[in-house]
Formats: sequence, structure tokens, C-alpha cells
Amino acid sequence: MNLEHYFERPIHEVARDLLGRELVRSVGGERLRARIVEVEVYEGENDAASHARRGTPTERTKPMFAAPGTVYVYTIYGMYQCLNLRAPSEVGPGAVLIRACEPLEGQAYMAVRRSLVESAGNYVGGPEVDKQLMSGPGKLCQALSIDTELSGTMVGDKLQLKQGQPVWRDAPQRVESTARIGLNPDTCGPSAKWPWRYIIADSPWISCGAG
DNA sequence: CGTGTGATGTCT
DNA sequence: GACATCACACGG
Repeated sequence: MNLEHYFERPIHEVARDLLGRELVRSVGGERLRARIVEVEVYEGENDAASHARRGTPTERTKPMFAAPGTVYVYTIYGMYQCLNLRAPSEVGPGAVLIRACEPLEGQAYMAVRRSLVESAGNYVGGPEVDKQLMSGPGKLCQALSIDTELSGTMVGDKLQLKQGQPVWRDAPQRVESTARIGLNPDTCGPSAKWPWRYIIADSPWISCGAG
């Protein structure tokens, strides 16, 4: 997939376009592949829920201000990582949080990374287990072995993006938008209600109890 | 099923 | 102290 200009578009357009695309990661000779089914947009000073809400970068958040296509990984609640892809917003900074994926390849290794099985040989497939692999931003980072060392790298370097099935182009009626997950209305104000979460609505792989 | 809580990095 | 999370314990 030609990534040269892919992320150089308004961030909400990029977010919708990412649905159905595929993330590919190779670690330790394992090939891990997953389809993006749920994303959220975070912008800048207009967006009280964004790490970039102060309008100036910090050491952690500078990928949100960097070149389109930069990977931004941060630690949440001290224990989990969240994967974001930088795309430009009207106010400058911005990133698309990848919230859930459908596992396509390497599920046995994902299950090991998620501590759902002790070894890949013990993995037995099936929806019960597979839905636990990537149905949340922290889970998918664990499954794909994504940590903050990837933050600041470019998409196409340590994490690949493949064409997959572009749902927004081919079946836009399958795309829905909702309020973003987990925001505190008291601290985020009106932005807590903005419909900046984009999902493949009929996918059983999205987070928050769907499917 | 639901609700509560503990783990704990980075920023305010 | 707040938080863009998750897993586990416990009660009905």
C-alpha cells in the first residue's frame, strides 16, 4: 500500500478509511495480521479529551504533532499501551486511536502475547478465545506486541498497513459513528459527546460488548 | 449477568 | 488526583 500521501488528509477522512484496512506486524519470525474495525479521532486544542489539548507537544505526545503517518504509542493506567496513527486536523495535531481489530493471521501467537494460552501449541481457535484477542486498544497492542518503542516511528517501518478491504469506499453504509468510549463528561465537556468513534457497525470484533 | 477494585506511567 | 484500560473477585 502506498503510504506516501495516505495520511495527508483530514483526520476524520483517514479514520473512516482505516476501517477494513489491515495491520501487519512481524515479531520473532511470527507474522501477525489484523483488520481494523474500530477507531477514534483525537485532535488538539479544540478537543479536551486529547493528549494534544494544550496545543504544544510534550516528550510523550510529540508524535501527535509530527509528520502524517507517524506512530504514537502511549501507556495508559500504567499497564497498557494504546496505538495511534498521526493524521492532520484543522487545528494541527491529531491522531487516530486504533480501538479494535479482527485477528486474521497469527492468532496462536496473539493468544500467547495476551496470556490466554501458555504456548502457541496450546492454542485452540474459536470465537470465544479469538474475540478476546483484540477487542480493545490495550488488548490489540498486547496481541501485536506493540509498545512505546514504536512511538515516533513511521507506519511502514515496524508496523505495516495493508490495503485490506476499504469499507468506507466499498460499503459506507456499514460505517457508523458514536461518541468516544470512556470519556468523563465532567472533565471533557462537550467533546465527550462528539461522534468521533468510527466502527464497522456489523462487525462482531468491536469492543464494548458488541457481537 | 452486574458492579467494584487493583495494577500504576505520564501529565496536571 | 485524573485518566482514551483490563482482569479478576464477588453477589444475585
